[in-house]
Amino acid sequence: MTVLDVDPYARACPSRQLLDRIGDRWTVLVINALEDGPQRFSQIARRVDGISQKMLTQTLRALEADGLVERTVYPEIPPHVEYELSALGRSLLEPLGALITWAVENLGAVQSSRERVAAS
Amino acid sequence: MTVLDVDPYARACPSRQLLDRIGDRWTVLVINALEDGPQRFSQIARRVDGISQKMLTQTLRALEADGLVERTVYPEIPPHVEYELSALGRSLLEPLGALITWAVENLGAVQSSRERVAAS
DNA sequence: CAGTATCCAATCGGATACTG
DNA sequence: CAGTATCCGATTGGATACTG
Repeated sequence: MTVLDVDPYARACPSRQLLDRIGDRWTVLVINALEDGPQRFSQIARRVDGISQKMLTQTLRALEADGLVERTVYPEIPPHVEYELSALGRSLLEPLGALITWAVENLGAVQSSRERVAAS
Repeated sequence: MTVLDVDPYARACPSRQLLDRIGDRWTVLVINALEDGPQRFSQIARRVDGISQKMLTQTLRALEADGLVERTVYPEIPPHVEYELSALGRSLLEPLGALITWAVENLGAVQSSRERVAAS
């Protein structure tokens, strides 16, 4: 199964297909990097700290396959490729933002809970 | 690194810690199973189709460590253990629900995009 | 610049067997 | 009933080298 295939367990809950993508280590960070507008491959790589070339390519391909990101190639030398959120991708920003807001607001509570558990 | 440890890349974006958890194959399904109130281990196992004993245990331990789920042991024979969402866990239901709603509403668009890609 | 190809160590997770 | 322990095949993802 590649990243473009569909998980067999997704049948149990259709939203799994999207949540799996969102849960990818890099997906949300890449979407975040694209919030400000079109970006080149190397720009995204610089913005998303720690991502490898392989994973950036894989993540972008998956987002493109899902129709969340659009890829534009400018036929120049050296190559010039830009990625930007599609309308569908931008529509994801709102619910995703709500979740991230929740995460930021409740991170302290979760962390202190984790510390209590780690200490015991 | 166990499921209870913190990902080194989380530093780049604190919300990663929560998104990683949400992205777990089973986490959202388990939270979903607990929406209706306290459930026993075996009840959750039956509700979450396809989950193994190992992964259910692991998922519940992680949710408990994060303070999202509370575990109550009734000292009986045979053992009786109930899991329920904490107040923090219930507060997650709203933003998570918004994301799932988006996923359900846009699943068609994503799937047809995937099919276009698969066909080419 | 924007990738692709390959190798490989680490992690994940299902199956199975066992226990208080 | 509600777990724990162990094995092991499958998947993940970083590092490295190479290319139009």
